[in-house]
Amino acid sequence: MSSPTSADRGRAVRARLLTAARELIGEIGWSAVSTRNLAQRAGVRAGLVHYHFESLPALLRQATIEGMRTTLDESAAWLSRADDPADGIEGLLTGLDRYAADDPESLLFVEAYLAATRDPVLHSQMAELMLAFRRDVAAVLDRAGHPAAEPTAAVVLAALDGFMLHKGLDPGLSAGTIAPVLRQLAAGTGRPGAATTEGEQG
Amino acid sequence: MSSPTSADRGRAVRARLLTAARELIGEIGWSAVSTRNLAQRAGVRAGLVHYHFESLPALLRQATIEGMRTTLDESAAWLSRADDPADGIEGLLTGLDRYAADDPESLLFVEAYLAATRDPVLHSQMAELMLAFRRDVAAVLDRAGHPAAEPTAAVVLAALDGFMLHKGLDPGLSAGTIAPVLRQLAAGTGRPGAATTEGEQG
DNA sequence: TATCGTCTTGGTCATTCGCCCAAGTCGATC
DNA sequence: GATCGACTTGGGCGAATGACCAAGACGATA
Repeated sequence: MSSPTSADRGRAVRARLLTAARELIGEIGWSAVSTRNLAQRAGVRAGLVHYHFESLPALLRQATIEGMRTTLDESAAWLSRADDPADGIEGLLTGLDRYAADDPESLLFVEAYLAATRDPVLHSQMAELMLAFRRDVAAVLDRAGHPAAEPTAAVVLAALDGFMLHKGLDPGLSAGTIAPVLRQLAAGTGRPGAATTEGEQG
Repeated sequence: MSSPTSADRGRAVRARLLTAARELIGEIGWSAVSTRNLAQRAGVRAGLVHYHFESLPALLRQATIEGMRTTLDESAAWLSRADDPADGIEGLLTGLDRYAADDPESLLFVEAYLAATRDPVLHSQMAELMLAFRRDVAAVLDRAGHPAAEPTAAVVLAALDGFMLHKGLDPGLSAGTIAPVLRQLAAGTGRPGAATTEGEQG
C-alpha cells in the first residue's frame, strides 16, 4: 500500500537530484557538476535531469538556495536561543568547525558566492537570504546592547566565511583559536567583563 | 636592436598566458578556463599552451601562485610601512574595496582557495604563502603590543577574504562600514584610546 | 478494458574539451 | 649558405558536455 507511484517517485527523484547537487557542488565545484555525474550520484538516468528541471543551472540554483535557507534558518534559531550573543556566535563557529574539513557541504556556500557573481538570478536570491540573516545577527547584537551591531555583524559573518576558506589551507586553524577574538567582537568595545581574550588564547 | 626573437617571444607568450589565466580565473571561474579561451584571451594559438606549459592545471597553478605572491608581498610591505597596525589593515581593506566590484582579480584568491581544496600541489604552495603572510600580520600586531596577535591576525585575514565574498552579494557593503570594527580588532582588547568605533559607525 | 498523465528509458545531436603532433618559420651559429 | 634550436602553426584525436526526443512503463481514472 505504499501506493503513490508516479507522482511520488518523481518527487523522490527530484529530491535525490537536489541532494546530489549540493554534495557534488562542494566536492568537485559548481561548474564541474554535469548532468551525467549528477544523475549517477543520485542513482538515476541522465535524461531525468532535463525532464524534472528546466536546465542544469536551474537545478543547481534551486539546490543551493534550499540548502542555504535550511542552514541559515537553523543558525538563526540557534543564535536567538543563546543567552549571550557571544555564546551564539561561538556556537555557529564550532558547528562550522566540526564538519568543515570532512564535509564538503561547507564549501557549498563559497561555491554559491562565486556562482552568484556570474548568475544574476542566483545573485538576487542569495542576496535576499544573506541580508536577512545578517539583519538577524545584528538584531541579536543590538538587543544585547552592542554599540555597533550592524558593522559588527558584517565582520563576524565575513570572518566566519573566511574562516571556512582559510581552514582548508591550514588544518591548524581551529575554532578554538579564533573564538576568543570573535567573542571580544561580539561583546562590544568597552566592556572588559566580557573580554575572554585574557589568559587563554592560542 | 630589439633583436631577441625566438627565446624572447616565447617568454612574452608565457607571460601573456599567465596574465590571461589570472584574468579569466576571476571572470569565469577556475574550472571554466580552457586551453582555447585562454589562448584567445592571450592573443595566441591554442596549441601554444601545451608547448609552453606541462598542462592546463600546471599553468593555472603557476599563474595563481605568482599573482598571490605579488599581491601578498605588496600588502606585507604596505603593512610594515604603516605607523599603526590599524592604519595598515584599513589600508589593506580600502585597497581591496577599490577594485573588488569591478576587477575580477579579487576573485582570483577565492577561486584559488577552492581549487586548492582539490589540488594537493596548489594546496601546499598556497598554504606556505598564506602562512607566511599571516605570520607577518601577527608580527606587526605583536610589535604594537597587541595581547593576542596570532588569533587576531587569523580573524582579520578571514574577515578580509570574507568581506570580498560578501561584497559581491551586497553592494552596500563597503570598506567604510567595517573599517571601524577591524580597527578595534587591531587595537586589542582593553585600549579605549584606539576605539574609533564610537561616534561614527554606519 | 481503454485511455490518460506522469515518469522513465536509451539513445542521438552538435559542441567543446585537453592533449598531441607533423610541418613550418626564423634568427643565431658555424 | 647550411645547420641548429626555439618557437609557431593548423589540424586532429577520443572523450565528455548540455540538451533533446521518440518510445515504453505503469498506476489512476473512466
